[in-house]
Amino acid sequence: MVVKRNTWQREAVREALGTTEGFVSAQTLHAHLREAGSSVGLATVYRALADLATEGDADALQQEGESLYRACTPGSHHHHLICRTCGRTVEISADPVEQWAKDVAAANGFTRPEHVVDVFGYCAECSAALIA
Amino acid sequence: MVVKRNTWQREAVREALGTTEGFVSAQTLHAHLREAGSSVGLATVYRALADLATEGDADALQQEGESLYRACTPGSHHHHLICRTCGRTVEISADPVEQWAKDVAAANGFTRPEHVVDVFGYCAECSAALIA
DNA sequence: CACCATTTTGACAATGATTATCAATAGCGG
DNA sequence: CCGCTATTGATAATCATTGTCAAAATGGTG
Repeated sequence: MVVKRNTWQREAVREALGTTEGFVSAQTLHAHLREAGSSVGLATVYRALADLATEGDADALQQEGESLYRACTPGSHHHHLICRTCGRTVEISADPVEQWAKDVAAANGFTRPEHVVDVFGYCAECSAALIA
Repeated sequence: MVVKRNTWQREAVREALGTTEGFVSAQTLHAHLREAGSSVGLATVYRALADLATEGDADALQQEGESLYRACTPGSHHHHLICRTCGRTVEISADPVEQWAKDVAAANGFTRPEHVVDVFGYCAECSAALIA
């Protein structure tokens, strides 16, 4: 892997991810692409998503044994507030937490701290539906 | 499932988990039990761990496609600082984060917030090893 | 534009963790 | 001690993900 090439497949994945609300699994995204008439292969979707995540153009999180991805503003560091029911996602910044993570890591002698911070809940709409 | 029964298998899993440092996968724990002469089945270890996690006697986290478990003080809410290399784990309390999570959820209309907060890094020992 | 070395793709097989199946076993209340 | 029913465990099944490898596509170059 000396040079990285641009292929329509990778763009298709990037775009499909961009037009999707909330998090999607590779399988689901692949299905959507096929339905839309694209002929991308499943393996390619996996590869593209992994690349996007590596480059910081997508966020990844693990839930119930599968990896879910979502497009995100490139380069920015942020976390998510995710609805357990409908999957709606809100990007949130967590400045107080960033500092806290650094401090607590340092206090225990840990270096190069990275953190996983996600908040799950029920969004306003789904909360209402639960009561009804 | 009307009554829950106590079996030596479940106790064995609970104890094996208690005497283990850091997080373990179900597979690994099962292997340890077998080595120790126990004859528990793999499926049972999975079931026991799932139960422990449900009852709040164990913490679970997902890493690289597998679920890792660790015994934890029942009922207490806390998070972890985990070494990427040796798996050493430090329980940390995150009071500032608790409040922040509640606030940010409420600010977006979300109810019943729960959060995933884990900090990964390299512990003092492994940091030193990296330099050498 | 045509050529070529190299990267990517995609169909399919292989892997590996987790879950389902189901007969046999073992708690627990009486 | 009995019987009912939850639980176990060996194995098969499932399912997401990764590896394989020949064929196609890409980007730079002449």
